[in-house]
Amino acid sequence: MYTSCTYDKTTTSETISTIPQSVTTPPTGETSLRRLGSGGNVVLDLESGAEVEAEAQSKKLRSSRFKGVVPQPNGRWGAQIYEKHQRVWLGTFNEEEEAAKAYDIAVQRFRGRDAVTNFPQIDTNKKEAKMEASFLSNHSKSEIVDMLRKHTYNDELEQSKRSCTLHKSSLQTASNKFSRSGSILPREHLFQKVVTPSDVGKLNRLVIPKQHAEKHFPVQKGSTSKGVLLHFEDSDSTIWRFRYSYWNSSQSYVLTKGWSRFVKEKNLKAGDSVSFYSSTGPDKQLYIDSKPKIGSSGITNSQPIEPVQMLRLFGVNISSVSSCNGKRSNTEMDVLGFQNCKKPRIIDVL
DNA sequence: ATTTGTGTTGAC
DNA sequence: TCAACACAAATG
Repeated sequence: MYTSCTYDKTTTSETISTIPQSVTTPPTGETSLRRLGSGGNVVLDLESGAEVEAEAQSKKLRSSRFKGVVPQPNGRWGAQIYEKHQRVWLGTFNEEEEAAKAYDIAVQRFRGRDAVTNFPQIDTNKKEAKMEASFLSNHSKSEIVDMLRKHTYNDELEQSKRSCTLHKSSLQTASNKFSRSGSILPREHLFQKVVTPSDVGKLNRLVIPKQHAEKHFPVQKGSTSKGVLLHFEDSDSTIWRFRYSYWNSSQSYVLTKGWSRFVKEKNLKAGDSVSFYSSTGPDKQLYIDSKPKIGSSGITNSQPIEPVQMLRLFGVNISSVSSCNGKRSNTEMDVLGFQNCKKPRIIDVL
C-alpha cells in the first residue's frame, strides 16, 4: 500500500528537521512556517501530546508539510487539488500521509504522469506501475476523485489489476467454448464487464465502458441530465429497468436508477461479471445476466443454476477487454468541479 | 454533536 | 494555483 514514501521530490535529501516539539509556538502568524518552496521541507512528525494539545487550543491549525493537504479542525487531514480556479475536494483522512497520497494520485490524473507529487513515483517501469497508469487514464477524473473520497482507490486499483490478468489468461482458452452455442437463443452478446467495487458499492451505479456504451446503447445527445430508461430481461425472464445516462461530470455512461437493486438481488460482488445481450430479431429486446467471479465457488444466490443457463453459454469470458490496455482519449481535460458529483448520488433506488 | 468540505480571501 | 480560516451543510 505504501510506497516508500520517504523523501520529498526535487531535492532528494530528506530533511528531517530536528525541531523538537517546540513548533507549537511558531512565532505566529502567517508566514511563519510555510513550506519552503522546493528546497527542504520541515518534517516534524511528532505527534507528541503536548503539541497536539497546544494545537487544539490555539485554534491555529498546524499546516501540512504536504502539497494539497489541509488540516481539519478535528485533527484529521483534508486533501484538495485545484483546477480551473476551482477546488476539487479529495476527501478527509486520518493520516496526513494518506491525504498526501490522495493528492498525488489526483494530481497525476489531472496533470499527467510527471506532475509534481508529494512522494516520489518510483517503479516507473514495472508492470505494476503501468497498470496503475492505465487504470488512471481509463477512469475519468471524477471517478478517481470519487474513489479517493471514499477511500476505495486501492481496492479499485487492485481489482482492476486482477481482472486484467484474468482476461488475459482466459482469452486463450475461450475460443472453442464459444462454438457450441448453436441454436439456443437468438441473442447476440454485446459485451461483458467485470464489476468494480464501486459498481457494486454505494454509488448505485454501473459505469458502462465508453466504447461499449457508444456502440450498443442508444445515444442521448444533448439531453445529458435525464437519460433514458432501458429495459433488460434476465435469465429468469425478470425485467429490469435501469436509467441510462451520461454524466458530464465524469464523462462516463452509467446505469443509475434501478442498478443497486439488481446488485442486491443478484448478490453481485466486485469481480463478478455482468453481460449484456440483445435479441438479434426485429425486437430490440435487451438482456442482462450476471456471473460470479471465476474463482468464487460460492452458490450464486438463490438461483441454483436453472436450465435456462444462457450463462453457461458464455461461461467463459471473452468479452473485449475494456480497461487493460485501452487508452482513453485523454483529450478530456475538462472535468468541472464536483458540484455535480453529488447529483448522481441522489438516486435512491428501490 | 461532530465532521465535512465549501465560501472566501489573500499570498504567491 | 494554492492554503488559511470561518462556518454552513452534511452526517451520525
